[in-house]
Order: sequence, then C-alpha cells, then structure tokens
Amino acid sequence: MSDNTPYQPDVVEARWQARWAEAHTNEPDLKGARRPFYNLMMFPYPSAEGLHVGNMFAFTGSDLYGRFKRLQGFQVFEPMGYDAFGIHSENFAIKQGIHPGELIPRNIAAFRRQLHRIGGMFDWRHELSTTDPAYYKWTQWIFLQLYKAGKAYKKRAAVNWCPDCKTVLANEQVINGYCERHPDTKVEQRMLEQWFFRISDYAPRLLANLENLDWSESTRLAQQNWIGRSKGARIVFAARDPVGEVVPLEVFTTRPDTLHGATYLVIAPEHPAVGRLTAPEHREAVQAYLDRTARMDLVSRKTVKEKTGEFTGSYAVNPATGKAIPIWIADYVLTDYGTGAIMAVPGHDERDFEFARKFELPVVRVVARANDHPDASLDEAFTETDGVHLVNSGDLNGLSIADAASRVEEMLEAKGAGNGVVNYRLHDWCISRQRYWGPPIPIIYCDACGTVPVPEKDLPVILPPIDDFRPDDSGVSPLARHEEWYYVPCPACGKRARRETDVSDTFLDSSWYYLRYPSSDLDDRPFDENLNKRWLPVTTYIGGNEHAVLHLLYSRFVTMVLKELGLVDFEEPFTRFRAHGTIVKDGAKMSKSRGNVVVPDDYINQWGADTFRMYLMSLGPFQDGGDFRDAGISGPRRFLDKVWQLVHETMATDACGEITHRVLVKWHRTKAKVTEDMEGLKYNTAIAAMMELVNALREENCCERQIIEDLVLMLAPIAPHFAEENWERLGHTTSIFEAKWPTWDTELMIEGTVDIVIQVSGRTRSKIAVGRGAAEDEVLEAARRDETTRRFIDGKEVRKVIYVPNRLINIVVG
RNA sequence: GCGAGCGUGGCGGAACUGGCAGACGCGCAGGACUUAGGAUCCUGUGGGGAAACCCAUCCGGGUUCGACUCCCGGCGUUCGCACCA
Repeated sequence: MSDNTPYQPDVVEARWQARWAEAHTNEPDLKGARRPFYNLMMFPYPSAEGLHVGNMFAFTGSDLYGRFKRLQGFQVFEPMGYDAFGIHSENFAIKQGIHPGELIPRNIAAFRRQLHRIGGMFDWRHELSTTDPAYYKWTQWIFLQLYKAGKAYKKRAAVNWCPDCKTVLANEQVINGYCERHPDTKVEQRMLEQWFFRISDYAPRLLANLENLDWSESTRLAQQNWIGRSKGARIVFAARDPVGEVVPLEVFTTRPDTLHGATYLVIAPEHPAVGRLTAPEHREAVQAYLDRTARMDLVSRKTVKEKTGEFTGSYAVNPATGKAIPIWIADYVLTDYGTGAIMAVPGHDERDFEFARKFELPVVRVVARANDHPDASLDEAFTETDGVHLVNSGDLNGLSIADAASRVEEMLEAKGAGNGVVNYRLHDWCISRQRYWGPPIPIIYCDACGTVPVPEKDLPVILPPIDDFRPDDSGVSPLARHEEWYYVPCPACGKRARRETDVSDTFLDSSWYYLRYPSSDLDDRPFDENLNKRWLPVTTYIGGNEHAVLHLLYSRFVTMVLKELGLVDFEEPFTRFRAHGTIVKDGAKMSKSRGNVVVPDDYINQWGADTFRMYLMSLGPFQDGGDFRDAGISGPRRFLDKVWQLVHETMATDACGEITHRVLVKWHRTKAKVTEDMEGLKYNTAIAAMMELVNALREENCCERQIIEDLVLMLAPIAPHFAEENWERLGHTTSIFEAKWPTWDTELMIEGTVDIVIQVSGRTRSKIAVGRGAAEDEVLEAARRDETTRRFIDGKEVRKVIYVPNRLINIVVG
C-alpha cells in the first residue's frame, strides 16, 4: 500500500500548495456559508526586509485557530492583505531613492511569496492592498461619510517640525528633542491646519462597550486607560484683567474637595485668555516664556523635567475662600486636556507642590490623617485619600474626601460657579499628514464656495505619480507642487479651486479593511450588505498588543459612526479579540535598525514550513511570545518523522498491536486536551500532549488506524501540508480539511486504578495504587500496610487524616 | 511616577478551582547499530549523599494538614502610558 519513502517537506509542501490552489480548498462560499467564521489577523505592513519570524509567529497562531475551527465544521474565511501606505514606506523610499510606487509593489510581491510558503489558509481571491485605488477610493468615501455627518473638522494644531528636513515629523522620528536624521537639529513645533475626527464624542460609548467585548484583558485595560475617564468638577474662578474687568476662568479638577487649598491658578501657554490676563509690566517676560515653549517640540514638552512658568500679574478669586490668588502660565498644564487651566493645590498635588516650591508660592494643608495636627507642615505633597479628612476648609472640616467633594459641587452649583463633570483623556483623532504616500483627503477649497467635498462619483482622488515626492520647506504636502493635480474646477461652481494636499493617516486605511475583505471584488460599493450580514462582525481577531489602542480604537470608532449612518448593522467590529505575544530577538523587538531581523525562509528551506510552524508554536504560550532562538527545531521535525513512520506502519501491517488500556486512556485524553488547548490558544501544551501520545504508541507498539487518523487530524491545524499528505497515505481521497475533528469518550478517559500519594504530616513519603473511587478507610488501611509509610507513622499517634479521593492521603502524626 | 504581566533544572517551558514540582522538547552523558554519524534506537539527566534521607520554584515573613499556586513586605525584569490636574 504505502511505500516507505522518508518524509520530504519540500516535496509535500509544494504539492499541497498547488493542490489547494487548484481545488479552491481555502475559498469558502461567501454568499452561502451556513456556519460562517471570520478568522482575521492583522494585515502586515510590507517592509523591505520581508516577512520576518515575528509576522510568521502571529500568522501561524491565527491560522492554526482558523484551521481548527474549519475542522470543527465552520466555513472559515481567512483573508490577507497589505497595509502598505504610510510614513514607514515613504521614509524608506526616500532613503533608498526609490519611488514608493515602485518599491511597495516589489515588497508586496515578496511578502505574497513568503505568505504562500508558510502555509496559511488564505483566501487569495480577497487579497487587498490599501494602496490600490480600488481600495482607497472607499477610504476616501469613508472620510466623506464622516465629513457629511459632521464627524470631521479642521482646526489648527501643533506638529513636530524639523528646520533642517523642512518637514513635519512623526513623534517616533523625534529623538530627545532632536531630529532622527539631523542629530544636531532641534525639533520645533509648528501650528498647522489639520483634519480631525470627533472620536472624543464617542468616549463614553467606546468605554462602556468594552464591558461586553470578549477581548484579552490586557487590551481592554489599555483601551480603558487610553480613554481615561475622570470624574471631577468644573470650577469657575473670577479673574480680573489689568483694567479690572472680570474674566471667568474655568478649570477642571478631580479634587474639588481641596478647593480651600487652591493657592494659585495655572493656565497653559496656549490658553486663549493669556493675552488678556497678562499685566503690562509682565508682558515682556510672558512673551519670552511663550516663545520659548512654542519653539519646543511636542515630545520634549511632554517629558517630565524641571517646572517652568511665568506670573501674569493678574489674580482670580477663589470661590470658597474669597481670597485673591495669582494666575501663572506654565507648560506643565496641557492645552488639550480639561479646560487648559487648573487650580493649583500644592499641598496635595505633586506637580503643584514642585512648582510652588520653585516659585515660592504658598502651600496650605487642607487634608490630614486622623492623628495629624491640622497645621502640620508638608515636606511633600500629601496625596492620600483613604482614612483622611478635611482641615483648614471652613465648614468642610472633618469631612471625608467624597463628602467634601459633593458639598463643594453643591456650593458651586448654587453659586453658578461650576458643577460636577466627567472628563476624558481621549483626544480627537488627527488624520492629516503633510506627506505624499497616502490617500489624498477628498476635499476641495473654493474661494467662492469654501470647503467642498469631492463628489462621490469623482472618487477616487488618485494619488498622482509625481517624481519628487519628498517633503519640502513649504509646510504643505509635496502634492501642492503638482499644479495640474492641485488646481481643479470647483465641483459646486466650476471656478478654479484647490485640492486639499494632506493625505490621510495610515490608521484610517486599516480602520475598515475587515469590512472590505468579503467584498473586495466589488467596485460599485465599499461592502455588500448581505455579505456583511453573513460575515461580520469579525468572529475572532488575533493580533499584536502594540495595536491595543490606536488601531483597535479607531476601528471601533469608524464602525460606530457607520452604524449610526445605517451603513452597517453592528457597532462593535470585533466580537472576540486575542492579543498574541511578541517574538523578540536578543531581548529586543526585531527591526532592521537593530539588525536582528530573522527571516523564516532559511529555516523553511532547511526544515520545512510545517516543522517551523510547529516549532514556533511550541516555544511557549502563544499569548506570551518570547525570545527567538533556533535551538530545538529538530524536536518537532523528529516528531513529524515519527508520525510519518507510524502512518507507514499502519498501512503496511495488518496487525497493529492491540489497544492497551494505557493507550486507550491516553488516546481519549489527548483528544480532549488538544481540543481544549487549541480553543484556549495554548498550542504549546497541545503539541506536548500529542508528543506524549506518540511516545505511548511507540512504547506499546501500537499503530492502530483509528488512533493514527485522529492524530493526523489533530496535527492538521499545525502542520497542514504534512497532515494532508498523510491523510492521503491513509487512503483518503479528499482534503483532510473536509474531515471532522475527532471526538472522544469521557468514560474511556478514566483509569481503573489510581496512584494515591501518601503524605505524612504534609510531606510526601510514598505512593500506592488503589481502585478508582476507593473509600478513605480502605486507602488508610492500605497506607498503614505500606512499608515506607510505616517507617514514618509506626509508634506515633495519628492526629488527623486528610483524604482527597483519587489523589492523596495526608496522615498527620504528633 | 502610574498601570499590567512575569521570576521554576544547563536552555525553552509544564503543573486543573492549593494536593507527586520539573510534563513535552532542546542540550548533555553513556550505550546499541554502523566504514562513518551532525541519521536512528535504548538508558540516564534539579542539587547533595554510599544509602536512609536532606535541600530545592527570586528573597523575607504569614495562612494551611499541605503553597510554584493564596496573603503581606522586598528585590529583579518585561511591556504599555507618561506633567491628563
């Protein structure tokens, strides 16, 4: 039946990859699937270095799950694509002097070849690239839907600016305040008009929905922190400008209870009231301070350093004490959080304390522990909130933090000077990029008509293939130089108008790609309603936690808006999300600049894709990741060789040995364990369990066909080509992925006898075999007869016996 | 600084709701087969000890008949976020 040729991975893999393509094995019936399962993995950015081991680890773990689901009877849709726009590609292209329009297709071709080799169950009919006009046409369309719904707006915002590159930098390109490419050039901030999405309006819903999502806990927490809900109060302080007029100055605080301790106010340098509140004799100093902070890049401003600030010369009245307190300007107060102004309570806030010390501002204690003297001086900010009470706070004295806070809120409301509010950290999403390599934002500016959206029928706004795609010192995208593209008739009035020259953020490309996959072949709409009904939301999404915040949050936001617009009928795109671990090399993430990128190709050539898949999955828990080293690849390969041999024996002999009780129990237990482990993404222990089964079969000289078939089936998700080949060797004529996942019999998993551990006073001393479910008396009697045990209990008084059925007996002696 | 996680043989890692610590694999040592072995197979492999036993899951306490697992306090490490009032 079966000849005994050795296992040759290269032959087997080439053969089955060809067969899958030919037989459309990996292409589910999208329109008619009965049990659809959308198995999504994060599409890669096709870098020039090629697909590395980290990518393969992620894709294999996800593919394994998809194949497992398929064997369980689902129709699994597992698409793949390329997130190919963005600053990474552009910077690399600039460095190499190759146009990204030329470079990216090359990289994609290399990725596609590698993706085929790793043996994923990809449905290549629905491959997509975000750089394809047929795709970004709809990215632009989504922008227009958000614009029309009032979710997109333009405002001035700060960007990092390198005076040497004469261009806008991303935060990652700023190293300690200096330009990545010009280490001697300080990066500055510049104010530019930019497009934003109103994601902050959705903060409460984005937060509340998290409760009901089946997501990795770490990812949920990261989103929670990012959204950053704080409960506090809005308090209006009556400030007076230099001519004595009242200027209401609103602050946000999470500690309204400490209002009596507010000894000064601080406003951000960009606060709109700065000019009005600056007294003439302070103007020069304040202006100098503003200039200094404005020149600083965004990253440095956000790094903790010594506090700086300047007095405006004006005062405001504390609504609780009626006292006038000074108003300062300092960049430790952020413009874009809360109201851009704070009440400083140096006694009970570390930052305020530090500032007060430096500028010799008064520090007042208003919170104390039970035994503290109310006026005990403070060497540092006292920030305890438990078991403390208010002091030096008039009628709030003696109250707890919470009680004092609500009293203050009542007082404020009565006076019309504020109220309790909830604040979110989440900022609106800036989608403008003053760059070339992205989808142009589909907006036209007309002198007569103002801001005019590009009519949908004119989409896509094609990214013109200009030669000089490098940014220049104009502060606008290189697209502005391309006159025949830049000037365009106004869609409303037909007069000469100008295009928006910013392109959109890569995260917009990736915020909706999962909606596109099932419909990627349609050119008249972004996605088909019926296909969406069948396939979305995504059943299981597996990806890296580096996208825990931005990508996943933006995708949720876009989906929410589309739901509101009636374009989709769900508001959460990913029902289940699992974060996989990261594969690092020598303790660091793989990157070209570190020179530690490991490419899978050589390993696949030497050992085969199946062996390498199995090796990667056996390194440790999939959700932990780990350090890549290649020691030990031979283990999985030896294992596959043994299975290959077992299949041969099954087919070559009639007598495969009897199924001993030990093998029977092991067989059924393995099926149960592997199923459970795969469901929980614990692939490493699933693999170990199968190895144990093989060891048992070999020791018992058993190659019983039923067992071998189950084994091959269980291996199919991990080593798909290998499993197909062996399924065929076992005489099957259809793909193993048409077969059914093995079932097991719980009754047969039970051993007739069990080993009971005997402990004496909590220390393990011996072990005896007894019948399953034996009673305590019986076990105790057997233990008393056990020689080793007797050495420890004879002549001693037994004080207590603890018996755990089928497991252990602990005899406590005195 | 805040948040989350982790710390187990030479190495990667197992260990269900507290119940035989070290599954499985790598490596290593010895042996078999071989002209050969970087193939394959068998045996052994946490440390100490001749043995009985003793010691061992980062360190120090605690709870418990019993702790890798739970609690308290340290130390180390990784990953997020980072002046968010």
